[in-house]
Amino acid sequence: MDYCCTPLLEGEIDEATAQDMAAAFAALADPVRLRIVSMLSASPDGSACGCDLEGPLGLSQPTVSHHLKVLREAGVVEGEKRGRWVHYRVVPGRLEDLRAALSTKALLETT
Amino acid sequence: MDYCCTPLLEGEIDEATAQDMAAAFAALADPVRLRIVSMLSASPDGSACGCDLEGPLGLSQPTVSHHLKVLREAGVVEGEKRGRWVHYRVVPGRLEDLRAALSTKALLETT
DNA sequence: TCGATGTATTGAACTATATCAATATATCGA
DNA sequence: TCGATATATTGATATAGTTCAATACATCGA
Repeated sequence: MDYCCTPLLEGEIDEATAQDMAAAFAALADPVRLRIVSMLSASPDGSACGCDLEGPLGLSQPTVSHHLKVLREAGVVEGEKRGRWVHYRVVPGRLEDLRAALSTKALLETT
Repeated sequence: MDYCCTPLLEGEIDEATAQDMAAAFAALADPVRLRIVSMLSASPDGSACGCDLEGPLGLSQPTVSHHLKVLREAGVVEGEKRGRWVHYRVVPGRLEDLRAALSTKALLETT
């Protein structure tokens, strides 16, 4: 075997960590879900119920519910049931954590 | 109609922006690609050729080539051809840009 | 209690993605 | 030139994700 450069294989993330990070980014890797997050963030009180999202997104109620579930399971949003409605909001600090994941030593030490 | 809270719809990102951001995150939403990025970052000179990745990743050459293409098209890595090899490295500043996207006014102003 | 409304789930159709075998292209060394 | 090696592409297959219609569940108001 004939290598083009020095072997690397030191300091990179393991498979399990890669799985975790990928799952988190996958939740944000959809334009509808990004819009939901931004709509929640941009609302006056930082929250909204599903019924407020369907119209602006132009999607059916089950589809919006599906995306909210994906965001919930990824820990990006959380829902609080109040009577008939579920008030969704972005989990405080969660996006900051994802940002931090992009600046771990393993991922950013490029020089 | 009977709304559960004040209408939001001000300040959220538009469809086009959502598409762009989603594409960037989609490139990172895969454990194999995250490992590739970390391996490139962790290597002594910040670069590696495809042949150095196949073994550690345990994937075939075409599969690795496919993932490198996805990362290239997303602007996350870039390749420089040197003879038989293509030296890949993380595009400087690209991950920082993605981090910044997670802290835009529209996405983080939750209060 | 009963109808209306908000939310969640199920099932199906469609699309996108990941993976590999086979093949093609390019470059180096003998 | 010819064989070996690194990379890219094509085609096929399997899996995962998006979307909606239909349905179920929960809660409020009359």
